[in-house]
Amino acid sequence: MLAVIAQEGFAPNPAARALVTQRNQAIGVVVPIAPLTFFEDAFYFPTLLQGISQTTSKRDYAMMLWLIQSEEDNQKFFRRITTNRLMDGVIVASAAFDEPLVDHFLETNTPFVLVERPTRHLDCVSFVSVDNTAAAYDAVTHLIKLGRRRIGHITGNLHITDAVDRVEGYRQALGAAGIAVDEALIVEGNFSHRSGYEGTLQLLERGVDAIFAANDITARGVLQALHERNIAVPDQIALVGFDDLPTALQVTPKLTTVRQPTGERGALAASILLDMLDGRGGQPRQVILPTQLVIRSSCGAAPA
Amino acid sequence: MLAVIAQEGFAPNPAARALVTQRNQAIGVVVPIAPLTFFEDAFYFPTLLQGISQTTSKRDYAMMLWLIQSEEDNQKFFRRITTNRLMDGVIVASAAFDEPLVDHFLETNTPFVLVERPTRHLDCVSFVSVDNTAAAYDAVTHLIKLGRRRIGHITGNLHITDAVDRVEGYRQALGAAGIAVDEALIVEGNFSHRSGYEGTLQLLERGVDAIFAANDITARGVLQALHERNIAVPDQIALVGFDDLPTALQVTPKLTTVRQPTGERGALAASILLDMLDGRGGQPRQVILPTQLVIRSSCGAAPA
DNA sequence: GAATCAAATGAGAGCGCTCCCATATTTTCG
DNA sequence: CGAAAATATGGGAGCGCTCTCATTTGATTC
Repeated sequence: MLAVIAQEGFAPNPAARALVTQRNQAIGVVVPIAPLTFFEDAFYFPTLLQGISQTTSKRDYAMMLWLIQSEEDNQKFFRRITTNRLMDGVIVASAAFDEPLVDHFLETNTPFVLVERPTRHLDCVSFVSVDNTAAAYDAVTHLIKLGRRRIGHITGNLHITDAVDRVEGYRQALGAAGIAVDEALIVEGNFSHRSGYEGTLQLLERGVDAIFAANDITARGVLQALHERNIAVPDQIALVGFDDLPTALQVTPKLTTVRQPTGERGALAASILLDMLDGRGGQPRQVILPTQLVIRSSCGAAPA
Repeated sequence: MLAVIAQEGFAPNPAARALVTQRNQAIGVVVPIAPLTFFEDAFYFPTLLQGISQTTSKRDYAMMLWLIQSEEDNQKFFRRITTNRLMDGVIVASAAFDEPLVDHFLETNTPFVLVERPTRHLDCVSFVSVDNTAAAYDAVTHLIKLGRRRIGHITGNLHITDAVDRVEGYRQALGAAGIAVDEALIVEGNFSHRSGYEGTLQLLERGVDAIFAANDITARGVLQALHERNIAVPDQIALVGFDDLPTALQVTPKLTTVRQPTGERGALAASILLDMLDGRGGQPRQVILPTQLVIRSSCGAAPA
């Protein structure tokens, strides 16, 4: 009998099923779009989405995308998830760490996973991130080993823990090498090309022999500023980026950078969320994925 | 009574409603991910998605994203839309023009809108595109007016009409200026940086004084190849791109390029689809959005 | 004020499923 | 071989809505 059903190609009506099970077999992905990175570092998001999509597709879930561009969008999304229960759970991508959504989710008991390390509610939140601190530490240590001493850092958007953690790794690396941190060499940026360009101009005034950029887009901005001033990379100033975007290979010199597994980050976040939904949840899961320093030319050390 | 309901903040259960109305208030966005542009020219997709999202949010629809990476994904998606009727309609983004999905949608009477000009079924398909031919015509004509005669073209992925139409515009512009088309100056690419780089190497052998690249990513590849060989842009070779990505401003010299309204493209596609769903459809709608040639430095004509 | 019509209200069926319980069938073991 | 257990099958009830039809209420007209 069951065999017959299967052979007839019977497909249950999802609406009817949802009505009785209270489950929609759908998750939401929310992107508070304010971070302009969504557009500029447009590689990160498609890759993340692709990772999430891999998991949801495999496990027969649908993925709803919510790009929050205004407070109104925010309200609407919130209705959908809380009142309507349109989605069984949600993945929050690239949220500032004071993101109010997180509080709402906790209050309303909505299953969710962050793709950022949060700073609050650490005991009850699941997330997957990469080891930004260690990655930044390695990157900066690499520069130090190559003999650089005045290393500048252009940060990412400091409302996002990824960026904050990278600054921390930078500080630790200097500390470990016995180099005093010169606060003037830390320039606040926002993951954009422009902040790389302008940050570089500031750092040049203060004198540096290397720059660690918070991401590759920023690094491209650095590179442009240096090229325009005929400053040789890496001879005069060495450069390290973060992300290993395709673009890292498309500039001269090729960027030394930190590769992070963005696709896996998304895929894993989705896995964790779906496990929660399937009751296999249990404790909140907090995953830190490893990164890898990819050594190319911009740091001054050709790969072995 | 109605007023009371409204004030109580009553929210109907979407599953129950869907069960009886056969409508889900959700549309799908399908991206056959094969075109590697999804990752490399990652600006286009986020922007398109944002446009779609604007419309769906305004009209209280949900947006489901389907990234098709394998034949299996394709099957699954197809079940969801056809058998399950999980979505009321779908937007097909950046499909090759022989995309089999289109036939399926027509057979199963599924409402859909393309974000590409299709080559078949022109009488019964709604789509929104930009005037690629006119845009390419203008771009190339601009180069001709600046005195260039041997203008090379590195094409996009020729399975996508955007790319084919740009070639057509290129040909027409030469024809209109009385310049014979030299087929050797048309190099097939695929919208990637690499194809710009390698295409340039070929064009250099054949001798050109200008290059029209199918998009800005390709143009960046061109630029890198020329820089490496110390060929001055625009003095020796002029360059025009397409898309007006943020990256167009982040290279030296700044790219002259064609700006296309990608966000509107998505927003409009969504509007058309939702109109169809709301019964305001009627005839298929086919919209060609205008583009704009943005003159910067890479073509050799500084803006007025 | 009675008759007519429009609008508001109420009751009930049904959308297609899952879940529970009752009955029927098969299997297992003493 | 018969009793007990395991499994399979069948028959509701109910999820929360919309839609239709019948009824009631209110407004309108002569």
